[in-house]
Amino acid sequence: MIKKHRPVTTPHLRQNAAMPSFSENIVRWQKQSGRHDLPWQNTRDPYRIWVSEIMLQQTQVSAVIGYYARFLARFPHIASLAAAPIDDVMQHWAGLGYYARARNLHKAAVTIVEQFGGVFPRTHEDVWSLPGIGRSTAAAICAFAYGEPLAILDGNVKRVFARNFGIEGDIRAKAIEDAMWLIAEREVSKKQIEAYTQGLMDLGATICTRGTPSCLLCPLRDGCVAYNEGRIADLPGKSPKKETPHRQTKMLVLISANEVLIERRPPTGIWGGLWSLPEVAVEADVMAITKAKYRVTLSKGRRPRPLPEVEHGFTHYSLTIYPMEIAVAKRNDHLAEPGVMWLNLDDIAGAALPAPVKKILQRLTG
DNA sequence: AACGCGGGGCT
DNA sequence: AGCCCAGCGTT
Repeated sequence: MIKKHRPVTTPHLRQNAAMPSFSENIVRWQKQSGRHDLPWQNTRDPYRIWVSEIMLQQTQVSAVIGYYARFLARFPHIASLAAAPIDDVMQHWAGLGYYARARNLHKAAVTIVEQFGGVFPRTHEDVWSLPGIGRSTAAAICAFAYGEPLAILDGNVKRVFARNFGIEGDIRAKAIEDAMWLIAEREVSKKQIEAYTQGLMDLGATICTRGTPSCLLCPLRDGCVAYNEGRIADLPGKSPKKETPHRQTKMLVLISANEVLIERRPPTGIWGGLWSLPEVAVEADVMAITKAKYRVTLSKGRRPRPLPEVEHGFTHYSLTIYPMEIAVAKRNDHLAEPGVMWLNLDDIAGAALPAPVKKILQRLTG
């Protein structure tokens, strides 16, 4: 029952033994209302937990579930991941985004085999040292796998902190992040760390959401500064917006019979390590590049044909792709550069290709 | 400290 | 049609 005339409470005034602490509220809520049946829960296997935490970086639960099941079925343990070709790993990551995560996951598996005897490291420091694992991810893994009382700090936690403790400012700024790490360490539960960590994440993902948080269901409501002062919409503070540039590029769609030429992209940069259509500057001479680099013989009398352009939005820029279809009469594969292969048009759906590239090819096949 | 890196859900 | 996210590595 909500009492009338409840005084506005702030966290530092709640050090009363009768009132549950921040962490106690979260632990109780997690046990009663949190999520308990996600595919990576109810296990202490650090490998399974690790894979889930990497997939969940910047990626929502609903998007991860299918990828997680396929990935674990193909790479059931560290050894199988370490032994796998990187192309196989990328194939299982295609469409999930942030492909450096997949490269780092594979690299870390090799490191574990070579430097940790194939056993997932046991300490926060060693876990943190692996590529792709930062402070927060290392803490989450050690909490779920080993029960270690370590603080996490991600986007959801920052939002919960900003509202509950009334923290002003851009939560992406370094100074605010540093301050929040101190709060995270101060508030971390010394017992039932699994429920606390999962509860903190679940609260941010399901209750303390960005747009319209469900404050009436929130276990922190009584002590929440934003709620009690009517500042839900103002916290966390918004970061100054910057305009995203627009870029354009041209892609070659070399068609030979029922196959299309694809090329491995450089390991860094956009879609790093993924197979894709060859990318050239918009002003490039398509015919010249095609003959010189891919060493194909073009069909006589067939000019490059512009295909419908594709728009793709990234966080930091928007991209217009102008695909050019080119009919190939003869391949001369022995003369072509390495890192190139031909993909059957019937295999596009299952191929590890960037989303807009897949769209181009699927339009082509109808 | 700022930037690069994807794709999707939410409003 | 924007906005932002279960971050991390690089510069």
